[in-house]
Amino acid sequence: MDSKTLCLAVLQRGEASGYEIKKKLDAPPYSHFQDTSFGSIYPALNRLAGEGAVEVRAEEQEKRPDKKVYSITELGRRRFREALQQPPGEDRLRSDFLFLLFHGDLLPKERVLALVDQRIAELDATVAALADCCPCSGKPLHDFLLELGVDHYRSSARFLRENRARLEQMLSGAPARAAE
Amino acid sequence: MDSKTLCLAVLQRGEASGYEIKKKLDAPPYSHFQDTSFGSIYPALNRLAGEGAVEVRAEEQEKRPDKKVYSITELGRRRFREALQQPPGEDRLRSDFLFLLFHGDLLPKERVLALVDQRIAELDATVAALADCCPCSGKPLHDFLLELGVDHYRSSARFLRENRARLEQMLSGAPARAAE
DNA sequence: CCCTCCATGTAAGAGGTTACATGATTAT
DNA sequence: ATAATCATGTAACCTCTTACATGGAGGG
Repeated sequence: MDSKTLCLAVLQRGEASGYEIKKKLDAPPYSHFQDTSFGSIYPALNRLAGEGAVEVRAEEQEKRPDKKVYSITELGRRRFREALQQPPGEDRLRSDFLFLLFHGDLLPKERVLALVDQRIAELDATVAALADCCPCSGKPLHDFLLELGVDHYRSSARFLRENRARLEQMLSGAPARAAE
Repeated sequence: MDSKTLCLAVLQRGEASGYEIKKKLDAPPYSHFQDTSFGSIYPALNRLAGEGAVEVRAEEQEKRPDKKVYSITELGRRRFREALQQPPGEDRLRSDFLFLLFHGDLLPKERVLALVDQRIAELDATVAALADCCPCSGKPLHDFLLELGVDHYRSSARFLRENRARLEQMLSGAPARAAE
C-alpha cells in the first residue's frame, strides 16, 4: 500500500495530524504489515489535500508549531474503498535475519547463535507487548489482527527455540570460517 | 539487502548468468525473505563488474543470445562477508492481505471470507510445494530455512482456519457496507 | 496459434529513505 | 544534563518497478 492509501486508512477512523498518523502507523497492528516515514507521509498528505481527498484545519497551539489537522472527505472515503476493492498484491517479507541465517556457514558459529538468541528475545518481547495492549480495544478487527500478530511472533519464537540445538550442530559440522 | 549483495550471495555459491541468478532468487529459500526483478539485477551485475567484485565470461550459444556468465572474485567474496558482518536490519513485512483484513468492516463480508479462504489455499499450496522440494538438498542450512518457511506458512494457515468462524461472526456483527 | 521459457538490457518514472533544518517542552 | 516527544517540512538521493525492445525454441 502506498503512503496515500495508508494516510486515508488512518484518517477514515478519525482526524489526525501528520505526526499523529505516523504514530498510529508505527503502532500495531499497522506496524505489523507496513512501514512509513515522515518523508513519505507529509508529501502524501499534501497531495491528498490537492486532490480534495482530505481537508486541512490549522490548530493553533501555544509554544508549539501549529498543528495541521487533516480529515477525510467524501471523495477520500470513496478513494479508500476503491483501493480496498483492488485485488491484494502478494505479501513480501524482507528479512536480513533470515538472509544471515541462510549464510551462517560463512559466519562464526557464535555470531549466528547470538543472532538467533537475540531474535528469540525480541520476539518474546513483542509478544509480551502485544499481549499487554491486546485485552480489548472494543474494535473486533483490531483485536483480531493483534492476535494474529501474537500468533505469528509466538510461532516464530517457538520454531527457533525448538531448532536451536539442531542449528548449532549444523554449524559445527561445517566448521565456521571466521570473519576475515 | 540490496540487489548487489543478493547477486553476490548467489554467485558465492557458483557462477551464473543474470537470468539464472534471478531464477534462484525467485525460488525458496531466497524467495521467502526478499524480492528482485531483472531491472535491478542486470544493473547490479554491471556495477559489480565495474567494481571488480565479479568477472564476466561470454558464453556463446547457438540460436540464443550470448549468455554472460558471472563469477565472484576474491574482492567480491570479501565484500559479501563484510555485508554479512553488518548488524541486520529489522524485518519488514508488506501485506496487502492483512491491510484488507484490518479494514474488513468496509468490505462485503463475503469478499473478506473469500479472501481468507483463498489465502488459506495459497498457504497450503506453498507448504505442499516446499515439502516436495524439501526432502534434502544435502545443504543443511538450505533445508533449515526451508523448514522454517514451512513452519511459518503452516502456522499462518492454521491460525486462519481456527479463527475463520470467529471472523465471520465479527463481520456479521457490524453489518458490511457493500462496496458502492 | 499462443504462451512460456530462454536471454539481455534500457529508460522513464514512481516512490521512498535519509539527512537537513528548526525548536520548545517534558521526563529521566 | 540529556534524551525523548512534539511538530512540520524540504531536498537530494537512491533504488526499484514497469514498460519497452528483441527474438528464437518448444510445448500445448
